[in-house]
Amino acid sequence: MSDRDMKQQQVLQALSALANATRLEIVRLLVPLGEEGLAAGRIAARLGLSASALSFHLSSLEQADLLTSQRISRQVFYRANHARLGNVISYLLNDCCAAHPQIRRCCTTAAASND
Amino acid sequence: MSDRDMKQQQVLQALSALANATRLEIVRLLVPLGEEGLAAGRIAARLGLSASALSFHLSSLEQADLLTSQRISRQVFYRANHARLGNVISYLLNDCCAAHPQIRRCCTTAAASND
DNA sequence: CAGACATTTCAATTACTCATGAAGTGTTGA
DNA sequence: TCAACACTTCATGAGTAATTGAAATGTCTG
Repeated sequence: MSDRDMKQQQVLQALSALANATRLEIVRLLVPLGEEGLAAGRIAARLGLSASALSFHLSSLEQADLLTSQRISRQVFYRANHARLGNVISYLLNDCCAAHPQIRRCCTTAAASND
Repeated sequence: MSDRDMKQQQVLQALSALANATRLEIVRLLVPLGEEGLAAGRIAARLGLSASALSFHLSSLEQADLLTSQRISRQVFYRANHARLGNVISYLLNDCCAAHPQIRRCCTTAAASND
């Protein structure tokens, strides 16, 4: 498997993980918390999810390397993997979209001009 | 439905569309062609897809507003919707990831620093 | 060690996605 | 108008994703 295919494979897994309302919310919640992270139970409470539903989605995100987890006593803290998120966005912009000027413009201006 | 939810809904549909190797290839192929676009048959030949398989994926991308189509006599030309692609990337970067510095860095440097 | 707590795993069900080939639609040229 | 062309739609089936509740795992406290 070529380097490029491997990279694409990882990006596809990340996109699949992000292509779900619940998981996108999880990422939105965790990104601003940075290294602090948040315990699974807290995430579940914040988003109104059952423990097992949450666990299902967290593992999907962790498999895609978009989150990391760390057990601290009874709780498991989850953190966003900012580097990986950056990679995914960068792939879309640079590899997939060839850094097309019109597409790139959206990401360099603070608020994207829509439609 | 709030403005924000509608936007997220559209982004989710776009992410679902992009989270597939075949469809990502289609986008990669069409982005650099710009307004010129490419006839469905040509896309199929380029990517080695059956007509019906291609049509299935094209309609998924068109539903997500990532492509536009135009019939010209017998052929149907497909073009990438650069504005929408930019919106999606921008959403990931700005709305979802709160323009986190570490994530943003990946998109402002030409080649993203990986891992 | 027993019980509570925090989370994950499992099993069963339902729903969706994708591939395939056959049939259908619209368009052109003989 | 008939046949070929360029696509799309439909029907079927296989595989994968998501939801639910119950059981299992690991951890702390009394």
